[in-house]
Amino acid sequence: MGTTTEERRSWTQDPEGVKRDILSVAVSEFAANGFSGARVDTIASRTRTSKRMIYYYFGDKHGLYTRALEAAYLKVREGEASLDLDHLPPAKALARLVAFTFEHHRENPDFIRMVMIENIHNAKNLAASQVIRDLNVAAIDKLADICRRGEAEGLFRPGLDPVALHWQISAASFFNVSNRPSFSAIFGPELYDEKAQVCLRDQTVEAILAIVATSTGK
Amino acid sequence: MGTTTEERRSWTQDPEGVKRDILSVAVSEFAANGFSGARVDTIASRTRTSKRMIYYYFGDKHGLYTRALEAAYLKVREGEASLDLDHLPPAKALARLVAFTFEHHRENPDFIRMVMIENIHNAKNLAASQVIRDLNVAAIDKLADICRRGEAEGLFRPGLDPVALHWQISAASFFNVSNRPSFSAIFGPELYDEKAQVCLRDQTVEAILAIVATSTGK
Amino acid sequence: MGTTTEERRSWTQDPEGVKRDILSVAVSEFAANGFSGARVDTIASRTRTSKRMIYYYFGDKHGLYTRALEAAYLKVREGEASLDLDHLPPAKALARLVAFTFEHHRENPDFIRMVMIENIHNAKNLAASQVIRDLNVAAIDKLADICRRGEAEGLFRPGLDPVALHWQISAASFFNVSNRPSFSAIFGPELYDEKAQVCLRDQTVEAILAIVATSTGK
Amino acid sequence: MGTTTEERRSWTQDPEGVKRDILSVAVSEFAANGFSGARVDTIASRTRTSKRMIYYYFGDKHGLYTRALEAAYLKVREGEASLDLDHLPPAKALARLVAFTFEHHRENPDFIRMVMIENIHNAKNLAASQVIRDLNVAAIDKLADICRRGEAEGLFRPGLDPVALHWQISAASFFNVSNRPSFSAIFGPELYDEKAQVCLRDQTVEAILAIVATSTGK
DNA sequence: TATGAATGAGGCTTCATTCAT
DNA sequence: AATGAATGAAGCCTCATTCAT
Repeated sequence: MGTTTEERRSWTQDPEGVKRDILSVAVSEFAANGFSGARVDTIASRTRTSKRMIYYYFGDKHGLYTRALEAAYLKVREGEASLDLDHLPPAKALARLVAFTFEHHRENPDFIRMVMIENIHNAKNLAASQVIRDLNVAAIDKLADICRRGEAEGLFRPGLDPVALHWQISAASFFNVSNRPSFSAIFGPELYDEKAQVCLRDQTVEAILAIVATSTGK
Repeated sequence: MGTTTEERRSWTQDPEGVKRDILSVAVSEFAANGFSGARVDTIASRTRTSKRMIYYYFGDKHGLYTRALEAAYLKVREGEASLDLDHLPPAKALARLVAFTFEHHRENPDFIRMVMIENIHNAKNLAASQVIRDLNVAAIDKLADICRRGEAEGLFRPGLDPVALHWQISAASFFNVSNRPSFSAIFGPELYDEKAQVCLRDQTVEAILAIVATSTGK
Repeated sequence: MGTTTEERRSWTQDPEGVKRDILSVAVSEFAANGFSGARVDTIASRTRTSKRMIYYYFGDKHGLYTRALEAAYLKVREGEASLDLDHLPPAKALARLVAFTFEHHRENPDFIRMVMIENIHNAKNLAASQVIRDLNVAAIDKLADICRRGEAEGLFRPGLDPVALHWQISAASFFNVSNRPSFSAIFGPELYDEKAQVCLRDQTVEAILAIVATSTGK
Repeated sequence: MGTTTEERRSWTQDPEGVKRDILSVAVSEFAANGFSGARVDTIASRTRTSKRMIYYYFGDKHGLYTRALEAAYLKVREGEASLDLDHLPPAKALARLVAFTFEHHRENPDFIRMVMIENIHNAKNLAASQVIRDLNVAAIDKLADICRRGEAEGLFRPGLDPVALHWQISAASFFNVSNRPSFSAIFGPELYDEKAQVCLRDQTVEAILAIVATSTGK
């Protein structure tokens, strides 16, 4: 169940494997239930080792949570790294970045939920993690580069704030996943059909492009 | 804190007052700590009655949570009711609706957090509450009316989906509040300065207007 | 539900009716759940008055229990009073008394259960109730009379102890009802079919008659 | 009290010993107070471990009760196993079985009380326990064998139902213990003097023998 | 490196009962 | 004679965590 055959092969005397196993279960449990809602017992039982090992490797529940949060970030940023935009013209690059982010978030709901949970806790642990901060700054760099190129070519309005743009892209992409349950509960599940999701994604791309466009286009 | 002078006057034999008092504390505690993180004891101690009364009126922790969720919705939708858009031309009305929603969400962080928490729990309780569903459908009606008027005047592109539009407006307004802690932790608190918030709001208004605009404007 | 139309007619200003109503519900609840298992709230809710009235009339849960126990005894002994054995010859009278007791117990399972519960509590309340002791002594008198007549006629062995005989009659009649659930659970419900019950009753009558018979019959 | 010297020796890291200790206290407490009347705290305090261990090993109060019920049955049936009747002629064997059962029940009042309590709860838990059903069926076998032998020798009337006979034996033996408090309360404690108990036992043996005897003896 | 047994602290909930009218 | 609101005490149970090996 969720463990690859490689993981299953053998594990005694494989500390790193044990740790990875625990972390992957932990991410899933914390993402599903929040920090207080998650149970150390449940995490342990879904693991191939015992509860004692969690304390052996991670100290306490909070230590496990912190490491699970980092693990979730690392995994998701790995996926982002594959995106190469340098060879595309600015508008195309931006459109692709937005579409990619939208899809990428959809594919990583556990990551989204970890961030939701962090926000419930006022991002206390996230703020404490240098690892995570570094990862995000890298994400902004990509966007800043596109802006610079677009401005240089006179296609984008001058003075764009990459962080504000990131905010706008994130808002749509994040909300789409984070609030799916409430939105579906209230308005029905149709908005999450594949077709409707493509519309929302295109709508979002369009909105972002409108923001960066020089006002003459208006 | 949050109790009106009328509520403070006297309370023995004032069931409704007691209930309101409990609910208002409950919203604040659940919003701050989530369902599992909130403590019935803590809620009780911040109340002018005892823990026993919580069970007397709400049955159990979950019953209290459900009612607190409804209370949060009711309060926030009351605020929305004050917005009158019928006398404005469609684009102006839409711009105002977006700006209002953006501000309104900022002013009701506890409500936002309750919805976040609900989403962590897959909106199970929200789905079960007819009260909440009704409130939201009403919110869509306002938007549908603006769309219809805009389309009739040839200012908006035909075939707009009010729910998709609501999604876009909510995404920005909700995310702005829900992810403030993580965003601030990573990029610094500047984006939440009053000035920067106005920029984000305007940017959002602009993006929404771009979406509804007839494609000739492109 | 279980309330006669007469009881339903009107009740304000009818203290005795209210008390009877409460007691009848109390017997049923205590019989079903034992003293600790019974809930004052449940009793109240099955009553046509409120919980407050229980305390008004019976002081506390224990007071109610005591009165319910007495009520159960009174009701069951009323039934017994109808039995007239004086005109029958001793053996016939005894046979009839046994058969009657057997049936009477079957028809009053709540009474049996009240006695079971009392025994769990070491008959503390029963011992304290003069009412109940008097009722039982009266029951013995009937039996003693039969014994005396049987002995006088040389049909019964001399020196019979009416209490020991009562014990034997009660054992079968009581056990038949009190242990029906466990017996059925283990050996199946067949022993409680009407036909099988008649056999058990006859078997019991026969056993009792054998006990009192003069040893010459052996 | 009730713990063997072996159990007393040492207990850390002795799960089976701990479980046995808890169960023995639990039987005594449940037998004394019924399910609702028993207190987990009280049980724990009479144990050499803590309340927490009860939940560790038995899950909850109900789980403990179920296991205590089984433990009571197992213990009592163990005692019965020692009875060897095969070498006795049928009537003697039956007489001995009855007398033995009578005494055995007297010596195991906690077991009797557990069964009483189960009957108050409609034998719900007893019905669910395969362990207990098996034990009882074994008890019937012994009786069936005696009947078969008695019938074969023409000493017992044909067509005897072992279950009905078991019912009759149980009735007297069980009632003698279960209703001792109420009987003593009403008729005084004399019937439970050793001498009177022997009389009752003999009376019961006689009654059972009379039931199985061929009617020619009448 | 690994583990089954054990646990203190604190969580949620229920109960019989009383208060004020 | 009657009642809805209110409550302290105590119940059962769960949680993260540590001990002994």
